[in-house]
Amino acid sequence: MDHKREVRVRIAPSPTGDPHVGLAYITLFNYVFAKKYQGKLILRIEDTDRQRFSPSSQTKIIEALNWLGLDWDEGPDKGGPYGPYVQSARFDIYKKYADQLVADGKAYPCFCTPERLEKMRAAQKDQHEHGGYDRHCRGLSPEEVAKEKAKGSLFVIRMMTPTQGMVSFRDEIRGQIDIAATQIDDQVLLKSDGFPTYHLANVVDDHLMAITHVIRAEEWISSTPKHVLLYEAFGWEKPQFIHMPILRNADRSKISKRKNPVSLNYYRRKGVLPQAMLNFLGLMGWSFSATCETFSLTEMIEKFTWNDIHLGGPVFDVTKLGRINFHYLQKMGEDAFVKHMRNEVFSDSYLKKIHPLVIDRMDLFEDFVDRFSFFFNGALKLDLAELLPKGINPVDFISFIEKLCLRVDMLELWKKDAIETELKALLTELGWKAKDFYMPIRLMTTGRKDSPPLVETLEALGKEIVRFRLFDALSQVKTDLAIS
RNA sequence: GUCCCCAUCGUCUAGCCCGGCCCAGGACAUCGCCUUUUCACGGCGACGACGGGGGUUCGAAUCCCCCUGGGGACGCCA
Repeated sequence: MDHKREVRVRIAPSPTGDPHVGLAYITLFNYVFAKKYQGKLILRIEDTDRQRFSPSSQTKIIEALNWLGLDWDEGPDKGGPYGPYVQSARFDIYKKYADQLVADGKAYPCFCTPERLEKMRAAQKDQHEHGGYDRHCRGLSPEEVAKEKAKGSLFVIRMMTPTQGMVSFRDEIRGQIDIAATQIDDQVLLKSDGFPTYHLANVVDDHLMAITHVIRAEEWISSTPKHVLLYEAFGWEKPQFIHMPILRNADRSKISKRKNPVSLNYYRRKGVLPQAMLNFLGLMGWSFSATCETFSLTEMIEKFTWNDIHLGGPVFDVTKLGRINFHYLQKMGEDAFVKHMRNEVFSDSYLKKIHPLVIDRMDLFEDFVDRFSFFFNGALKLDLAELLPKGINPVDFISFIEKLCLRVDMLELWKKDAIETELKALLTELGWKAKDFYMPIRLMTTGRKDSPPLVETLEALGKEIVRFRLFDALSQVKTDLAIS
């Protein structure tokens, strides 16, 4: 590989939710590669989707990556010579480059409504065509464009892609990839709200930030030709592309929160050590040696080569993670152990959070561990027989848990009031008796009938663990029902 | 449906690029035995894979082709 230029790589998370293990995975390989060649790692926040944007997400992402000990050289929190590092703050830049493409005849305004596009896609599906925009607005005359604009019609800017030929690029670990131009449609570059799409923002920023290697997940392979076309339209030098395999669920589909806990905070809360997490992730698609599976970040950097990447999509099966964590636990030593227990497990902030919930429910401190262990546990043992309220039929009950899970997932702000509102809304929707509704939730999340007030307890437990326990309960109930 | 990527034990993988040392090595999980006043830890062992078919070759897990299987993409999401 050519490393004449300083290696500059980036991670580009979008702040749309909880920090994801997939992000940690891709960050790890970017980090290792950057360190290996004394390069720079850049953190860039891709917040161009205003619908899904979540204000707290950026902080959570930074905290999670800090926890893992993966540090970057430039980013929104650190600054750097190529800032700003948040795409919403670069709004005007994208507009400028989009306009330039339009002026050069390499992009054009499109006035198609979402409704028309939806119809078009439906028709394509019926006729089993390959899909993609039908270039309806590509041939619009300047007069027609002016007329539409005068009417105040909303429009997007689309890239003008070739209709024939081949677009090729080289993936550093997969070799040459050729995609027929007919497979590439006229991608939207600038949305009607003026924000860029990933494709535009990503290419523009990677170029302006002098990124040399784009290391991202496999799911991007089919959009890479669009990016290649953009680099060519601008006359810019392309970075090298490396597409890592994607992490999988047990059924081998792309890892998803429906089928796997994917929040890094969940694993942190569970008591996974950051070194163990990195070590485990390093084993996904890469191997240290034929016989040794535990290694430090430094050792990984020393031995790392792209040549050793195994392209089969690894199943994110945490069974082994436990064992690896055990290994790091053994090496911890007395002081580190005490420190970890104090700072992570029994942290001041967590104890303060649960203090009002437990203090009037214990006579002696000896009651604490016995009655409130669920504040520190992971999975709970559920008595399935007592879970189902009398008079509720099992099918409805399952559907209730599913709806509950969904609401928990969607809940961005994990605060008492928000949780309460959410629960009440679901209760109203179901029309159940309050007791039939709250007791199962209490049992599923705390494992006992006599917990402190439910909503406050849920808030203290945190979204990750509540979510996990509900999904766990759901699968247990489903299995139980399938058997009987 | 169209295109693209991928393919070794249940799971993570070594070996593949540069064919013979591989009737395929390690780890996790599972099971058994040993150690042990318990449980763990530890030690030893068992189970367990080259998806199928064609080539090329003296010889293929390794190279080529086809099939099959899995995955991804086809959004004014990233």
